[in-house]
Amino acid sequence: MDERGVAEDRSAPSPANATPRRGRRPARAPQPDEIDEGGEGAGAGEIDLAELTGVVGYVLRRAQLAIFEDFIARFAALDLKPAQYSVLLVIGRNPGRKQSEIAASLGIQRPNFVAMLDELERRGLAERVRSVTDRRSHAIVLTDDGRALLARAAAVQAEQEAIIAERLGPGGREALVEQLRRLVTPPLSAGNPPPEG
Amino acid sequence: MDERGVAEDRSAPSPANATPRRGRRPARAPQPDEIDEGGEGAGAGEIDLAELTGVVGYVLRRAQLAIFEDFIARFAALDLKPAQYSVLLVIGRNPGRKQSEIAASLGIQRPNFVAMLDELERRGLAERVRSVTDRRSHAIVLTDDGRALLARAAAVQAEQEAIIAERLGPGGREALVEQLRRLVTPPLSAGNPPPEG
DNA sequence: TATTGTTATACTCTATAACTATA
DNA sequence: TATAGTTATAGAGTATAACAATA
Repeated sequence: MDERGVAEDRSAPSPANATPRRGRRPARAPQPDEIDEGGEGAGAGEIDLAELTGVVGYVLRRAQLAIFEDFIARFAALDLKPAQYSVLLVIGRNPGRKQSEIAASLGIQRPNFVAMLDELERRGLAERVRSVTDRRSHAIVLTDDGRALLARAAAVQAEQEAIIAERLGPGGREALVEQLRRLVTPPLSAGNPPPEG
Repeated sequence: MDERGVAEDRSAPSPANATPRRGRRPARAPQPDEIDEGGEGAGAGEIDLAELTGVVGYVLRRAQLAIFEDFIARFAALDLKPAQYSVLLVIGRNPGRKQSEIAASLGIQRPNFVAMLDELERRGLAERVRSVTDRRSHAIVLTDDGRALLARAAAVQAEQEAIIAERLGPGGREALVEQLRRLVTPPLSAGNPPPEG
């Protein structure tokens, strides 16, 4: 239960407010042969993450992992993972929609959504209902148990949101969400040619 | 080249500024038997993600995926993935440090770091140097090629950072990094008992 | 011919146990 | 006994191709 991705820092004190000391950079590398690290050159104290702590992508990834870790811990009692929660929520808000629509709205590949739904169905939280008008498709709905669990989950989720809001200060949470949305829409890559060509 | 995780929205217009209409919620679910979605009840237009678009964890995950996607595209020419870039950067800033120290600082498991280093070494970007003082350990250094590639990579990375800064407005990028740091340190889970527990 | 759900499959990332060689 | 690097392996998460049933 611990996802990484870019690079994770678990134990390091993380010099967030410490001035990044970029002083001692060895313009030339030590001889790639053998090194006596007993001296003083490199074997000293903490590893310096330097610029990394100011890189949006890096900090973003770390924050996402931290939030998910907390989420998973909070939802352990409900036996729900983040993706499962999002699926329950979307089904709950859009009952009767096609299996493929639910999957697509969450960016889940259709093949991968099959096992997810199987699991939710096995636990009696959701159901596939064969459509009358198009017998290829499945209309997805929550069961009563599914709605009940979703309600409990939403309450737990609200707790996390409250903790986050507290951590970020007045208006901080909303501002963060807004800024993050700006990074998502419109896509960064498209229609954003680099400054000089 | 496309990572997901929670749930991803690729095509949906994403009602970021649209008021989440939470009106028509069917307190009771449709009969779990068969559904005629041809009527009007559920088979209508776009899927409603509703609360999800305001959940920090969800938006955070989506933003992280968006940034990484952009990163990977930008770094395609250099054949560097985010994790590889972070490793090169940390080695560059901390030449001669032990393999396990580099890995730990980035939260990479020691066993998983072996293959990463193998690859960087195979490409002539980094080298393992057997330490004289402790013949168990490897001191990791960048090669000249490694330093050269890192320099190019840092320039590319700076471009992404500039694009992000532009997207987020004056001071927005720095504020975002600061807020994200607050979510990471101290850990959300520890020492944060729920409001009423 | 196109779409829906499905199966099979593969690749990446992450995690743990256990080995080896040193200390 | 403990540590550094390694091997092997297992589990998620995600991606694509192809099939059967239906449109």
